[in-house]
Amino acid sequence: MTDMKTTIKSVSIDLFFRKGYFATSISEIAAGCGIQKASIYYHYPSKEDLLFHIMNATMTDLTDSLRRCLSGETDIEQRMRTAVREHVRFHLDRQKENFIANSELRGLTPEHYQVIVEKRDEYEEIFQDIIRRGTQAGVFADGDAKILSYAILTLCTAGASWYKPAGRLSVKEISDIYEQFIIAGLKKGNFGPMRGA
Amino acid sequence: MTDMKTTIKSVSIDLFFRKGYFATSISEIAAGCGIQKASIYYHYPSKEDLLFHIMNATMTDLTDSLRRCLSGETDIEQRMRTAVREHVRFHLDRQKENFIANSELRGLTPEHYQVIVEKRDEYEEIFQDIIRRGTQAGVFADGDAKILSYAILTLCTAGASWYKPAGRLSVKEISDIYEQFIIAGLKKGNFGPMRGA
DNA sequence: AAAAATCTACCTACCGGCCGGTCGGTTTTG
DNA sequence: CAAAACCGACCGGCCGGTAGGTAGATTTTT
Repeated sequence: MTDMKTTIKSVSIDLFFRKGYFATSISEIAAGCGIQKASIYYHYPSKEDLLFHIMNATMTDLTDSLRRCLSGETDIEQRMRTAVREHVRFHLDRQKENFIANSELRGLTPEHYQVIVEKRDEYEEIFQDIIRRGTQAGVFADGDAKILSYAILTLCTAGASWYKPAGRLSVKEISDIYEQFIIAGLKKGNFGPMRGA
Repeated sequence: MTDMKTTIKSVSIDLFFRKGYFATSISEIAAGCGIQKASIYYHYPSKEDLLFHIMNATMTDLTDSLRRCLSGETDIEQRMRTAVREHVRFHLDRQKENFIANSELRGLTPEHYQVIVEKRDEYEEIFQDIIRRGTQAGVFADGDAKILSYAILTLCTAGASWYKPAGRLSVKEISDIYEQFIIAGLKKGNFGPMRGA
Protein backbone atom coordinates (compact mmCIF):
# COMPACT_ATOMS: atom_id res chain seq x y z
CA MET A 1 0.00 0.00 0.00
CA THR A 2 2.72 2.47 0.89
CA ASP A 3 5.19 1.16 -1.63
CA MET A 4 6.88 3.75 -3.81
CA LYS A 5 5.17 2.78 -7.05
CA THR A 6 1.79 3.50 -5.49
CA THR A 7 3.04 6.73 -3.96
CA ILE A 8 4.33 7.95 -7.31
CA LYS A 9 0.97 7.20 -8.87
CA SER A 10 -1.05 9.03 -6.25
CA VAL A 11 1.29 12.02 -6.18
CA SER A 12 1.04 12.17 -9.97
CA ILE A 13 -2.74 12.02 -9.87
CA ASP A 14 -2.75 14.95 -7.49
CA LEU A 15 -0.35 17.03 -9.59
CA PHE A 16 -1.87 16.18 -12.98
CA PHE A 17 -5.25 17.12 -11.55
CA ARG A 18 -4.11 20.42 -10.08
CA LYS A 19 -1.64 21.62 -12.70
CA GLY A 20 -2.29 19.50 -15.75
CA TYR A 21 -0.12 16.80 -17.31
CA PHE A 22 2.08 19.03 -19.46
CA ALA A 23 2.58 21.59 -16.72
CA THR A 24 3.76 18.92 -14.28
CA SER A 25 7.42 17.89 -14.39
CA ILE A 26 8.99 14.63 -13.32
CA SER A 27 11.08 16.58 -10.82
CA GLU A 28 7.94 17.85 -9.14
CA ILE A 29 6.53 14.35 -8.89
CA ALA A 30 9.80 13.11 -7.43
CA ALA A 31 9.91 15.97 -4.92
CA GLY A 32 6.34 15.14 -3.90
CA CYS A 33 7.44 11.56 -3.25
CA GLY A 34 10.60 12.55 -1.40
CA ILE A 35 12.91 10.84 -3.88
CA GLN A 36 15.15 11.88 -6.77
CA LYS A 37 13.95 12.34 -10.32
CA ALA A 38 15.89 9.39 -11.68
CA SER A 39 14.24 7.02 -9.24
CA ILE A 40 10.90 7.60 -10.91
CA TYR A 41 12.27 5.78 -13.94
CA TYR A 42 12.94 2.70 -11.87
CA HIS A 43 9.18 2.30 -11.44
CA TYR A 44 7.79 3.75 -14.66
CA PRO A 45 9.50 3.81 -18.06
CA SER A 46 8.31 7.29 -19.01
CA LYS A 47 6.10 10.18 -18.03
CA GLU A 48 3.58 9.25 -20.69
CA ASP A 49 3.44 5.70 -19.42
CA LEU A 50 2.62 6.99 -15.97
CA LEU A 51 -0.27 8.98 -17.41
CA PHE A 52 -1.48 5.96 -19.33
CA HIS A 53 -1.42 3.74 -16.24
CA ILE A 54 -3.56 6.24 -14.36
CA MET A 55 -6.08 6.59 -17.16
CA ASN A 56 -6.24 2.90 -17.99
CA ALA A 57 -6.86 1.79 -14.42
CA THR A 58 -9.58 4.39 -14.06
CA MET A 59 -11.38 3.35 -17.23
CA THR A 60 -11.20 -0.33 -16.37
CA ASP A 61 -12.55 0.19 -12.86
CA LEU A 62 -15.27 2.47 -14.20
CA THR A 63 -16.69 -0.06 -16.64
CA ASP A 64 -16.30 -2.94 -14.20
CA SER A 65 -18.21 -1.23 -11.44
CA LEU A 66 -21.03 -0.17 -13.74
CA ARG A 67 -21.39 -3.72 -15.06
CA ARG A 68 -21.51 -5.03 -11.52
CA CYS A 69 -24.24 -2.55 -10.57
CA LEU A 70 -26.40 -3.32 -13.58
CA SER A 71 -26.21 -7.10 -13.42
CA GLY A 72 -29.58 -8.47 -12.38
CA GLU A 73 -31.51 -5.29 -13.07
CA THR A 74 -33.96 -5.88 -15.90
CA ASP A 75 -36.37 -2.92 -15.79
CA ILE A 76 -35.24 -0.37 -18.37
CA GLU A 77 -36.00 2.77 -16.43
CA GLN A 78 -34.38 1.34 -13.32
CA ARG A 79 -31.31 0.39 -15.35
CA MET A 80 -30.93 4.00 -16.45
CA ARG A 81 -31.47 5.32 -12.95
CA THR A 82 -28.89 2.90 -11.59
CA ALA A 83 -26.41 3.72 -14.34
CA VAL A 84 -26.70 7.45 -13.70
CA ARG A 85 -26.31 7.04 -9.94
CA GLU A 86 -23.32 4.76 -10.30
CA HIS A 87 -21.64 7.02 -12.83
CA VAL A 88 -22.00 9.98 -10.49
CA ARG A 89 -20.86 7.98 -7.48
CA PHE A 90 -17.73 6.70 -9.21
CA HIS A 91 -16.84 10.11 -10.54
CA LEU A 92 -17.26 11.73 -7.14
CA ASP A 93 -15.37 8.94 -5.45
CA ARG A 94 -12.38 9.22 -7.77
CA GLN A 95 -12.74 12.81 -8.87
CA LYS A 96 -9.11 13.55 -9.72
CA GLU A 97 -8.45 10.43 -11.77
CA ASN A 98 -11.65 10.90 -13.73
CA PHE A 99 -10.88 14.50 -14.41
CA ILE A 100 -7.48 13.48 -15.76
CA ALA A 101 -9.00 10.69 -17.84
CA ASN A 102 -11.38 13.20 -19.40
CA SER A 103 -8.96 16.02 -20.06
CA GLU A 104 -5.49 14.65 -20.74
CA LEU A 105 -6.09 12.43 -23.76
CA ARG A 106 -3.75 14.63 -25.74
CA GLY A 107 -0.86 13.59 -23.56
CA LEU A 108 -1.03 9.99 -24.79
CA THR A 109 0.86 8.29 -27.63
CA PRO A 110 -1.36 7.24 -30.54
CA GLU A 111 -1.28 3.60 -29.37
CA HIS A 112 -2.26 4.40 -25.81
CA TYR A 113 -4.79 6.93 -27.03
CA GLN A 114 -6.53 4.21 -28.98
CA VAL A 115 -6.70 1.89 -25.99
CA ILE A 116 -8.35 4.54 -23.83
CA VAL A 117 -10.78 5.66 -26.52
CA GLU A 118 -11.85 2.07 -27.07
CA LYS A 119 -12.54 1.66 -23.37
CA ARG A 120 -14.50 4.88 -23.35
CA ASP A 121 -16.57 3.74 -26.32
CA GLU A 122 -17.24 0.43 -24.61
CA TYR A 123 -18.52 2.30 -21.56
CA GLU A 124 -20.71 4.64 -23.60
CA GLU A 125 -22.14 1.65 -25.42
CA ILE A 126 -23.70 0.45 -22.15
CA PHE A 127 -25.71 3.66 -21.94
CA GLN A 128 -26.63 3.63 -25.62
CA ASP A 129 -27.94 0.11 -25.21
CA ILE A 130 -30.23 1.15 -22.37
CA ILE A 131 -31.52 4.11 -24.40
CA ARG A 132 -32.20 2.00 -27.50
CA ARG A 133 -34.00 -0.67 -25.51
CA GLY A 134 -36.02 2.00 -23.74
CA THR A 135 -37.05 3.53 -27.02
CA GLN A 136 -38.02 0.15 -28.44
CA ALA A 137 -40.03 -0.68 -25.34
CA GLY A 138 -41.84 2.63 -25.66
CA VAL A 139 -40.58 3.86 -22.29
CA PHE A 140 -38.33 6.54 -23.72
CA ALA A 141 -39.20 8.94 -26.52
CA ASP A 142 -37.53 8.56 -29.91
CA GLY A 143 -34.10 10.13 -30.11
CA ASP A 144 -30.57 9.63 -31.27
CA ALA A 145 -29.02 7.19 -28.76
CA LYS A 146 -25.46 8.40 -29.35
CA ILE A 147 -26.21 12.08 -28.86
CA LEU A 148 -28.38 11.36 -25.85
CA SER A 149 -25.74 9.16 -24.23
CA TYR A 150 -23.10 11.85 -24.72
CA ALA A 151 -25.48 14.36 -23.20
CA ILE A 152 -26.17 12.22 -20.15
CA LEU A 153 -22.54 11.35 -19.52
CA THR A 154 -21.22 14.86 -20.03
CA LEU A 155 -23.83 16.16 -17.67
CA CYS A 156 -22.95 13.79 -14.84
CA THR A 157 -19.21 13.90 -15.38
CA ALA A 158 -19.16 17.68 -15.29
CA GLY A 159 -21.36 17.68 -12.22
CA ALA A 160 -18.89 15.47 -10.43
CA SER A 161 -15.96 17.63 -11.44
CA TRP A 162 -17.11 20.81 -9.72
CA TYR A 163 -18.40 19.01 -6.66
CA LYS A 164 -16.67 19.95 -3.43
CA PRO A 165 -17.15 17.75 -0.39
CA ALA A 166 -17.55 20.87 1.77
CA GLY A 167 -20.22 22.34 -0.52
CA ARG A 168 -23.88 22.80 0.31
CA LEU A 169 -25.10 19.68 -1.52
CA SER A 170 -24.57 16.04 -0.61
CA VAL A 171 -23.69 13.29 -3.06
CA LYS A 172 -27.21 11.92 -2.76
CA GLU A 173 -28.76 15.29 -3.56
CA ILE A 174 -26.63 15.81 -6.64
CA SER A 175 -27.35 12.29 -7.83
CA ASP A 176 -31.08 12.85 -7.38
CA ILE A 177 -31.07 16.10 -9.34
CA TYR A 178 -29.36 14.45 -12.30
CA GLU A 179 -31.43 11.33 -12.14
CA GLN A 180 -34.66 13.34 -12.23
CA PHE A 181 -33.42 15.68 -14.94
CA ILE A 182 -32.28 12.86 -17.19
CA ILE A 183 -35.27 10.58 -16.78
CA ALA A 184 -37.58 13.52 -17.46
CA GLY A 185 -35.59 14.40 -20.55
CA LEU A 186 -35.72 10.85 -21.87
CA LYS A 187 -39.30 9.87 -21.07
CA LYS A 188 -42.14 9.72 -23.50
CA GLY A 189 -44.99 12.21 -23.64
CA ASN A 190 -43.09 15.33 -22.74
CA PHE A 191 -42.97 18.90 -23.92
CA GLY A 192 -41.23 20.74 -26.67
CA PRO A 193 -40.70 19.97 -30.35
CA MET A 194 -40.65 16.30 -31.24
CA ARG A 195 -37.28 14.58 -31.21
CA GLY A 196 -36.03 12.93 -34.35
CA ALA A 197 -38.34 15.09 -36.49
CA MET B 1 -8.59 41.37 -41.94
CA THR B 2 -5.38 39.87 -43.21
CA ASP B 3 -3.07 41.87 -41.00
CA MET B 4 -0.48 39.87 -39.12
CA LYS B 5 -1.93 40.44 -35.67
CA THR B 6 -5.16 38.77 -36.78
CA THR B 7 -3.28 35.98 -38.53
CA ILE B 8 -1.29 35.24 -35.40
CA LYS B 9 -4.49 35.07 -33.40
CA SER B 10 -6.24 32.70 -35.77
CA VAL B 11 -3.21 30.45 -36.18
CA SER B 12 -2.92 30.33 -32.39
CA ILE B 13 -6.59 29.44 -32.04
CA ASP B 14 -6.10 26.59 -34.44
CA LEU B 15 -2.99 25.26 -32.70
CA PHE B 16 -4.25 25.74 -29.14
CA PHE B 17 -7.39 23.89 -30.16
CA ARG B 18 -5.57 21.00 -31.79
CA LYS B 19 -2.57 20.57 -29.52
CA GLY B 20 -3.39 22.49 -26.37
CA TYR B 21 -1.85 25.68 -25.05
CA PHE B 22 1.12 24.17 -23.23
CA ALA B 23 1.97 21.81 -26.05
CA THR B 24 2.05 24.65 -28.58
CA SER B 25 5.27 26.62 -28.93
CA ILE B 26 5.75 30.17 -30.12
CA SER B 27 7.95 28.83 -32.92
CA GLU B 28 5.08 26.72 -34.21
CA ILE B 29 2.75 29.69 -34.20
CA ALA B 30 5.35 31.74 -36.08
CA ALA B 31 5.89 28.98 -38.61
CA GLY B 32 2.15 28.77 -39.16
CA CYS B 33 2.12 32.51 -39.87
CA GLY B 34 5.16 32.37 -42.15
CA ILE B 35 7.22 34.68 -39.94
CA GLN B 36 10.02 34.31 -37.38
CA LYS B 37 9.45 33.65 -33.73
CA ALA B 38 10.73 37.05 -32.63
CA SER B 39 8.16 38.83 -34.78
CA ILE B 40 5.35 37.41 -32.68
CA TYR B 41 6.58 39.61 -29.84
CA TYR B 42 6.12 42.73 -31.94
CA HIS B 43 2.35 42.05 -31.85
CA TYR B 44 1.84 40.34 -28.49
CA PRO B 45 3.91 40.83 -25.33
CA SER B 46 3.82 37.16 -24.30
CA LYS B 47 2.36 33.77 -25.01
CA GLU B 48 0.06 34.03 -22.03
CA ASP B 49 -1.20 37.40 -23.24
CA LEU B 50 -2.08 35.85 -26.57
CA LEU B 51 -4.12 33.19 -24.81
CA PHE B 52 -5.85 35.79 -22.70
CA HIS B 53 -6.79 37.89 -25.73
CA ILE B 54 -8.38 34.87 -27.37
CA MET B 55 -10.34 33.89 -24.29
CA ASN B 56 -11.37 37.40 -23.38
CA ALA B 57 -12.70 38.27 -26.83
CA THR B 58 -14.65 35.01 -26.90
CA MET B 59 -16.26 35.57 -23.52
CA THR B 60 -17.18 39.15 -24.34
CA ASP B 61 -18.75 38.23 -27.66
CA LEU B 62 -20.57 35.31 -26.06
CA THR B 63 -22.32 37.40 -23.41
CA ASP B 64 -23.02 40.23 -25.82
CA SER B 65 -24.72 38.03 -28.38
CA LEU B 66 -26.84 36.27 -25.78
CA ARG B 67 -27.99 39.61 -24.34
CA ARG B 68 -28.89 40.80 -27.82
CA CYS B 69 -30.96 37.66 -28.50
CA LEU B 70 -32.84 37.84 -25.23
CA SER B 71 -33.72 41.52 -25.34
CA GLY B 72 -37.41 41.93 -25.96
CA GLU B 73 -38.31 38.35 -25.08
CA THR B 74 -40.48 38.29 -21.96
CA ASP B 75 -41.98 34.78 -21.84
CA ILE B 76 -39.89 32.67 -19.46
CA GLU B 77 -40.00 29.40 -21.37
CA GLN B 78 -39.22 31.19 -24.61
CA ARG B 79 -36.30 32.96 -22.96
CA MET B 80 -34.82 29.61 -21.97
CA ARG B 81 -35.40 28.14 -25.41
CA THR B 82 -33.77 31.15 -27.03
CA ALA B 83 -30.84 31.08 -24.61
CA VAL B 84 -30.17 27.41 -25.28
CA ARG B 85 -30.37 27.85 -29.04
CA GLU B 86 -28.10 30.88 -29.02
CA HIS B 87 -25.58 29.19 -26.75
CA VAL B 88 -25.39 26.20 -29.06
CA ARG B 89 -25.22 28.40 -32.15
CA PHE B 90 -22.37 30.51 -30.79
CA HIS B 91 -20.42 27.48 -29.63
CA LEU B 92 -20.79 25.76 -32.98
CA ASP B 93 -19.97 28.94 -34.83
CA ARG B 94 -16.77 29.51 -32.90
CA GLN B 95 -16.01 25.99 -31.84
CA LYS B 96 -12.25 26.27 -31.44
CA GLU B 97 -12.21 29.47 -29.42
CA ASN B 98 -14.89 28.19 -27.10
CA PHE B 99 -13.10 24.94 -26.56
CA ILE B 100 -9.97 26.86 -25.62
CA ALA B 101 -11.91 29.18 -23.33
CA ASN B 102 -13.31 26.14 -21.53
CA SER B 103 -10.15 24.09 -21.21
CA GLU B 104 -7.13 26.36 -20.94
CA LEU B 105 -7.93 28.39 -17.85
CA ARG B 106 -4.84 26.95 -16.18
CA GLY B 107 -2.64 28.73 -18.69
CA LEU B 108 -3.63 32.17 -17.39
CA THR B 109 -1.93 34.35 -14.80
CA PRO B 110 -3.99 34.80 -11.61
CA GLU B 111 -5.05 38.30 -12.71
CA HIS B 112 -6.21 37.20 -16.15
CA TYR B 113 -7.80 34.10 -14.67
CA GLN B 114 -9.94 36.29 -12.46
CA VAL B 115 -11.11 38.40 -15.39
CA ILE B 116 -12.25 35.37 -17.35
CA VAL B 117 -13.92 33.66 -14.42
CA GLU B 118 -15.85 36.87 -13.67
CA LYS B 119 -17.10 37.00 -17.26
CA ARG B 120 -18.07 33.36 -17.11
CA ASP B 121 -20.00 33.95 -13.87
CA GLU B 122 -21.75 36.89 -15.46
CA TYR B 123 -22.84 34.72 -18.36
CA GLU B 124 -24.03 31.90 -16.12
CA GLU B 125 -26.00 34.43 -14.08
CA ILE B 126 -28.20 35.09 -17.11
CA PHE B 127 -29.27 31.44 -17.14
CA GLN B 128 -29.71 31.28 -13.38
CA ASP B 129 -31.97 34.31 -13.56
CA ILE B 130 -34.22 32.63 -16.12
CA ILE B 131 -34.40 29.46 -14.01
CA ARG B 132 -35.24 31.36 -10.82
CA ARG B 133 -37.93 33.40 -12.52
CA GLY B 134 -39.36 30.27 -14.09
CA THR B 135 -39.53 28.56 -10.74
CA GLN B 136 -41.21 31.58 -9.13
CA ALA B 137 -43.73 31.76 -11.96
CA GLY B 138 -44.50 28.07 -11.49
CA VAL B 139 -43.37 27.18 -15.01
CA PHE B 140 -40.31 25.23 -13.91
CA ALA B 141 -40.13 22.73 -11.06
CA ASP B 142 -38.24 23.63 -7.90
CA GLY B 143 -34.53 23.06 -8.14
CA ASP B 144 -31.14 24.52 -7.41
CA ALA B 145 -30.65 27.26 -10.04
CA LYS B 146 -26.84 27.08 -9.91
CA ILE B 147 -26.62 23.33 -10.36
CA LEU B 148 -29.24 23.37 -13.10
CA SER B 149 -27.52 26.19 -14.97
CA TYR B 150 -24.21 24.34 -14.86
CA ALA B 151 -25.97 21.24 -16.13
CA ILE B 152 -27.58 23.07 -19.03
CA LEU B 153 -24.44 24.89 -20.07
CA THR B 154 -22.15 21.89 -19.79
CA LEU B 155 -24.57 19.87 -21.85
CA CYS B 156 -24.73 22.36 -24.71
CA THR B 157 -21.06 23.27 -24.62
CA ALA B 158 -20.00 19.65 -24.78
CA GLY B 159 -22.45 19.00 -27.57
CA ALA B 160 -20.94 21.79 -29.58
CA SER B 161 -17.43 20.52 -28.98
CA TRP B 162 -17.87 17.12 -30.60
CA TYR B 163 -19.96 18.45 -33.45
CA LYS B 164 -18.42 17.95 -36.87
CA PRO B 165 -19.84 19.88 -39.84
CA ALA B 166 -19.62 16.72 -41.96
CA GLY B 167 -21.49 14.64 -39.39
CA ARG B 168 -24.97 13.19 -39.79
CA LEU B 169 -26.75 15.86 -37.77
CA SER B 170 -27.35 19.50 -38.67
CA VAL B 171 -26.96 22.42 -36.29
CA LYS B 172 -30.73 22.78 -36.17
CA GLU B 173 -31.22 19.13 -35.25
CA ILE B 174 -28.67 19.26 -32.45
CA SER B 175 -30.17 22.46 -31.13
CA ASP B 176 -33.63 20.89 -31.13
CA ILE B 177 -32.52 17.81 -29.23
CA TYR B 178 -30.97 19.90 -26.49
CA GLU B 179 -33.83 22.34 -26.35
CA GLN B 180 -36.33 19.50 -25.90
CA PHE B 181 -34.18 17.65 -23.38
CA ILE B 182 -33.59 20.72 -21.25
CA ILE B 183 -37.13 22.08 -21.25
CA ALA B 184 -38.45 18.63 -20.35
CA GLY B 185 -35.93 18.39 -17.54
CA LEU B 186 -36.86 21.79 -16.15
CA LYS B 187 -40.65 21.74 -16.49
CA LYS B 188 -43.10 21.13 -13.72
CA GLY B 189 -45.12 17.98 -13.26
CA ASN B 190 -42.58 15.47 -14.44
CA PHE B 191 -41.39 12.09 -13.34
CA GLY B 192 -38.95 10.81 -10.83
CA PRO B 193 -38.16 11.79 -7.26
CA MET B 194 -38.99 15.39 -6.36
CA ARG B 195 -36.25 17.92 -6.76
CA GLY B 196 -35.09 19.86 -3.75
CA ALA B 197 -36.53 17.25 -1.42
C1' DA C 1 27.27 -21.25 7.97
C1' DA C 2 30.34 -18.46 5.29
C1' DA C 3 31.12 -16.52 0.92
C1' DA C 4 29.68 -15.16 -3.53
C1' DA C 5 26.28 -13.51 -6.58
C1' DT C 6 22.24 -11.22 -7.47
C1' DC C 7 18.45 -8.12 -6.94
C1' DT C 8 15.92 -3.94 -5.19
C1' DA C 9 15.59 0.70 -4.70
C1' DC C 10 17.55 4.40 -4.76
C1' DC C 11 21.39 8.01 -5.61
C1' DT C 12 24.54 11.90 -8.11
C1' DA C 13 25.81 13.81 -12.22
C1' DC C 14 25.00 14.70 -16.63
C1' DC C 15 23.04 15.14 -21.65
C1' DG C 16 20.96 17.19 -25.82
C1' DG C 17 17.25 19.83 -26.92
C1' DC C 18 13.70 22.92 -26.87
C1' DC C 19 11.38 26.54 -24.45
C1' DG C 20 9.81 31.59 -23.85
C1' DG C 21 11.82 35.65 -24.44
C1' DT C 22 15.42 39.54 -25.73
C1' DC C 23 18.55 42.37 -28.50
C1' DG C 24 20.21 44.96 -32.11
C1' DG C 25 19.99 45.39 -36.72
C1' DT C 26 17.51 45.39 -41.35
C1' DT C 27 13.83 45.74 -44.60
C1' DT C 28 9.35 47.48 -45.95
C1' DT C 29 5.87 50.87 -46.04
C1' DG C 30 3.61 55.47 -46.00
C1' DC D 1 13.14 59.70 -43.65
C1' DA D 2 10.60 58.05 -39.94
C1' DA D 3 7.78 54.69 -38.22
C1' DA D 4 6.17 49.96 -38.62
C1' DA D 5 7.19 45.30 -39.31
C1' DC D 6 10.24 41.83 -39.33
C1' DC D 7 14.70 39.07 -38.96
C1' DG D 8 18.87 36.19 -37.21
C1' DA D 9 21.39 35.17 -33.42
C1' DC D 10 21.44 34.44 -28.97
C1' DC D 11 20.29 33.63 -23.72
C1' DG D 12 19.42 31.20 -19.29
C1' DG D 13 16.75 27.69 -17.75
C1' DC D 14 14.22 23.77 -17.39
C1' DC D 15 12.67 19.61 -19.59
C1' DG D 16 12.46 14.31 -20.11
C1' DG D 17 15.54 10.95 -19.95
C1' DT D 18 20.21 8.31 -19.30
C1' DA D 19 24.64 6.53 -17.32
C1' DG D 20 26.74 4.57 -13.87
C1' DG D 21 27.22 3.66 -9.21
C1' DT D 22 26.03 2.00 -4.33
C1' DA D 23 24.04 0.43 0.14
C1' DG D 24 21.59 -3.15 1.85
C1' DA D 25 18.64 -7.08 1.70
C1' DT D 26 18.04 -11.65 -0.33
C1' DT D 27 19.29 -15.72 -2.60
C1' DT D 28 22.45 -19.11 -4.34
C1' DT D 29 26.48 -21.72 -4.15
C1' DT D 30 30.08 -24.18 -1.84
